[in-house]
Amino acid sequence: MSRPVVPAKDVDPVPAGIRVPNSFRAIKAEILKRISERVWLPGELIPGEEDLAREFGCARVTVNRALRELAEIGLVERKRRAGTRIAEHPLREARLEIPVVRSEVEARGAQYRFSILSRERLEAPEAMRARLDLPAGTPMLHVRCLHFADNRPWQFEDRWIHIAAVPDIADEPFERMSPNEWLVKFAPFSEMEIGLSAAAASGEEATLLAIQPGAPVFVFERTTWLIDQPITHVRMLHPQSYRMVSRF
Amino acid sequence: MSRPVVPAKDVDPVPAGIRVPNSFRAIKAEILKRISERVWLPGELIPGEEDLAREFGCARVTVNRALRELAEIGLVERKRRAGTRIAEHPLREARLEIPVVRSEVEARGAQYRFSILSRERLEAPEAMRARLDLPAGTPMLHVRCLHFADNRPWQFEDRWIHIAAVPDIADEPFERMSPNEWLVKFAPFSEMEIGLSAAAASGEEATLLAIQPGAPVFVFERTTWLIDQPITHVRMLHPQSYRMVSRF
DNA sequence: AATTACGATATGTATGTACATAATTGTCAA
DNA sequence: TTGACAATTATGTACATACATATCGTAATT
Repeated sequence: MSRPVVPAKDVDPVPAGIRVPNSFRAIKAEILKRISERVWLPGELIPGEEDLAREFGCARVTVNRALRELAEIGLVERKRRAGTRIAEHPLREARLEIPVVRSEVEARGAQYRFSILSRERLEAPEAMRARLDLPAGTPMLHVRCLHFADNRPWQFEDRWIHIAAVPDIADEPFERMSPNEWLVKFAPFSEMEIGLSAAAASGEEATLLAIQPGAPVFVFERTTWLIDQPITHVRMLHPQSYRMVSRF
Repeated sequence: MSRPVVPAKDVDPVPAGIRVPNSFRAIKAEILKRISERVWLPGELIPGEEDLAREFGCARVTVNRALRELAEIGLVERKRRAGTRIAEHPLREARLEIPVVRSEVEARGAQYRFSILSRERLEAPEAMRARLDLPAGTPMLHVRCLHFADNRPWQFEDRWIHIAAVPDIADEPFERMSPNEWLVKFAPFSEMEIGLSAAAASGEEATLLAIQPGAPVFVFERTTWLIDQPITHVRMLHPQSYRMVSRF
């Protein structure tokens, strides 16, 4: 009955009182194994922390941590009085790395360069006001910027910045640092919303990206807030060759 | 100096020895606050767990948990002997919800329906073998499926399933449940890789999705594993109107 | 000077214990 | 029958303590 949790070559039970380092990982692995071998089926209630701790010869807190981390990635579901059960629909979310354009380009061994197309101080247009929940007449900075990889257009960035949220940016000419990098460096944010879609390039967009009008583009939009003050909204267009990947 | 961490209305210091429930959340929040208020700048080394524990009047383990969770979302970076520092490029990843087609459609108040276009048992083709790291001749199930929202094409799904990893699927006719739902329900996975891109619809794809050939489509690819056994690879095509959103 | 060994240090994790909290179940009364 | 409330129970979290482990700086060795 007692099934010890020593990492690899568990031959005999762990004597009670001996501390096995990393045992919470071993427990995670063991539970994962039981799920994969269908010892425990989706939807099934598994033994309580107390029982598992006894079975694995460890403290309840250790089992707790293992289960908590499994719950974080969605493999099990836990409820207080009800216990822990294997998730019916395991793993519902992926982590997506938010790239910094320059690093992304350089990571591919390409030469990075950017060019500011326009930079204007304007009152927030209707659509942006609505999206960011700002009052009429709020001063904003509108920047359009083209990023290159080895002198080929990589990304067209169309950005609106809420000046009051990052006053220092008002005087920034973006000569050496792109708005992207500047904001990443100086404007921390706590919340973000991203949108991903495909679209057909407009005439202007096609010209900028050196593709045919109507050709598919990958659209990545992002809005960020600090606490609840909007900072910036950006729409980034990539030619279709672009691909965003996330593994975990 | 001593700055108590009581959740909301902390007026006076927490007497040592009093246990503040959820204090690790409060500590997380306080550290977040210090980052956003630029008390601690990106790249800066922050005080050690021991010191913070003393300052916050709690146990080191509690600070540890707060910092560990902040490290998980990329806001701070930790190294053993070196201590904890504020990340230079804070918040680099977003959580992306992986949708279940049916729920996604129904969540928009639309009628869901799907249709199996083809279902064949084949040996893994070269590209799939390479991608999933399977030996030649591995039996796989190839399923093509069209999902509808209110009878309009919503998603074209092209899926390869590693039969040995989910033997039960061999006899599944997918009459009532789509492959998507079936796998979500019966084939838990622990790892996944996703790819997002834009593409031009091929002739066949255009016909299926009822759009013009060459029109932009949003491509969502996903490969899943359980431990290190590949389960399935799927390529999902959406007409350009599709938009994937994530807020956090 | 380059290499190795070692001690110091900050984080990482395990344990036993105690109490907190949410959710279910049972109980009693209206 | 039903609604309010208390008891129960599994998970959630805190704490003190102890040991584990990675890594940095420094001293000893080559």
